[in-house]
Amino acid sequence: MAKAPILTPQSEDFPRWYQDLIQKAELAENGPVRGTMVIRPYGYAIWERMQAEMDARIKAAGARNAYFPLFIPEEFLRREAEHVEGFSPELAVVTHAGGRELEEPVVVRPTSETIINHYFAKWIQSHRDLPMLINQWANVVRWELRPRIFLRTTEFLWQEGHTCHRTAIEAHEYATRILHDTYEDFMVRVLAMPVVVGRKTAAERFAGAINTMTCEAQMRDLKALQMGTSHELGQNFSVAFGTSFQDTDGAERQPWQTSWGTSTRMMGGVIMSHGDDRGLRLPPNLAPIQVVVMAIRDDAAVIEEVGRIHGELLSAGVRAEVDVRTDVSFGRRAVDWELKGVPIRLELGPRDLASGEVTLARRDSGDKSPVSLAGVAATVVSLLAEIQEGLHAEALERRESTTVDVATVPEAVEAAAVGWARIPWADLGAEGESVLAESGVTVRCLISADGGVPESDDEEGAIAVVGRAY
RNA sequence: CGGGAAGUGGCGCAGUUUGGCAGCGCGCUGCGUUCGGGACGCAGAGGUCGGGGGUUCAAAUCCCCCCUUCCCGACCA
Repeated sequence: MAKAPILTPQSEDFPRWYQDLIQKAELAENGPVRGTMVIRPYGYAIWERMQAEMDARIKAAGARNAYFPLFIPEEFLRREAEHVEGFSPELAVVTHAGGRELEEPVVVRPTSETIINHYFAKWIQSHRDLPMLINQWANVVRWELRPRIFLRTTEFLWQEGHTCHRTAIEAHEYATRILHDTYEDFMVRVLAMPVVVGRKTAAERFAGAINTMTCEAQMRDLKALQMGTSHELGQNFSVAFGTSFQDTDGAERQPWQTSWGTSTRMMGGVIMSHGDDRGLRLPPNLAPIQVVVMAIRDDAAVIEEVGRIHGELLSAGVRAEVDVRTDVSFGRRAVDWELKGVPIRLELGPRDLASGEVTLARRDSGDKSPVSLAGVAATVVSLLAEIQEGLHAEALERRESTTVDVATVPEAVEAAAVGWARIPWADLGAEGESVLAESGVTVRCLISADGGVPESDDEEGAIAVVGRAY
């Protein structure tokens, strides 16, 4: 008799599947205040892996971590006209504190451009102070009308980079470097998520930026998810906050700035890119637990060998755990590890021990086969690399096979109902963009004819990638 | 913020139409038997029925207000 499915099948109700998975894999749950979330230990372990990998790349790009306050004077937000206009609707404002009404309300940061510029203005005097490359890991608050756990929560965790450069070109190059070397590299190599890297249209641009670039990923329901953005801020904030430096020629100039961010939204991206009806499927480079070694029976020799394999894996640099909870049925434990997306499970019982083998179960394909106990660590290490590559290839294949080239707006709408579409920007334009919007379709980004990132809003030959999005 | 649906032990739900002892499955605790794909038996614990107010002899059930969640739209990492 078939048991009830563990999760609502994706084909039946994708949003429900997403909710079920997050709950059953013990990733997170909703907080008591609408739009807030509790990230549970296993979910947080995944986030910590993201942080570790991202942080290393951010530092490799020369930025250093710092921390700026949660509370920002309301007046700071107002200094940059577009910025305040863009963020006003989602600001949380503190009007009472210390038992009385505040004379000057403070806002809970929705992003930190303003407060960081307040300090950039103090810290930067000379071209010798540039570039100034700052990153911070923090929580931010944007009051959301329609929250969705990980994807759109009122409070979320992220990293936000803020930099100042002597010239526009340097700022442009740095924003582009972060986009590719930090973000795209992380998403592809760690998250196993192929991303379309491009330029946002003016309509989708960050409030206060002169250029917003993005990494867009496709989910299993074929909707798009913006995974990270890198902005060129021009001199908008440095002018508004009086951040200036004396240049080599003695002239006083405003630095050219960038800002860039990735958030806990990426958790949702990983879930919806790779997860299947049995649960999460974590790419090995991300997985906090890459291999779990299970003892099938409460047998001294089995338990001992499980411990030995565990030690061998740890020595080989594999993030491994043991599961010797033999008081819990085997099936229950197997289902749990599958829900949690652990890439490889090694199941060891008396039969394996007798034959000098261990049963290896792959989470990606579901395949199970015996492998020799001798050299099991080497087998696992190479298989982890194979799984990592396989998940990426699968996601790329899905995206390629569901993206079509079209020439007209109606065709784009039709194609975006089931997947993504590419349409020459010259055939779409801002007018076509609004028409798409009526059908819930948006321009995810513009890409150059050669697949690169366009250098301007109206670059010759630019192509718009359109689809439905989260 | 507009439209729709729903809040009942940890999770999923019945009970609400027609007011009258708060139930079921899973999970949880204990003991035993099990253990190679969600184990089984026996014995237990656990709920001011989302919150507040009202009607009534009596409210999970009827009325009013509020909160939360999910789905669909307008805004966003």
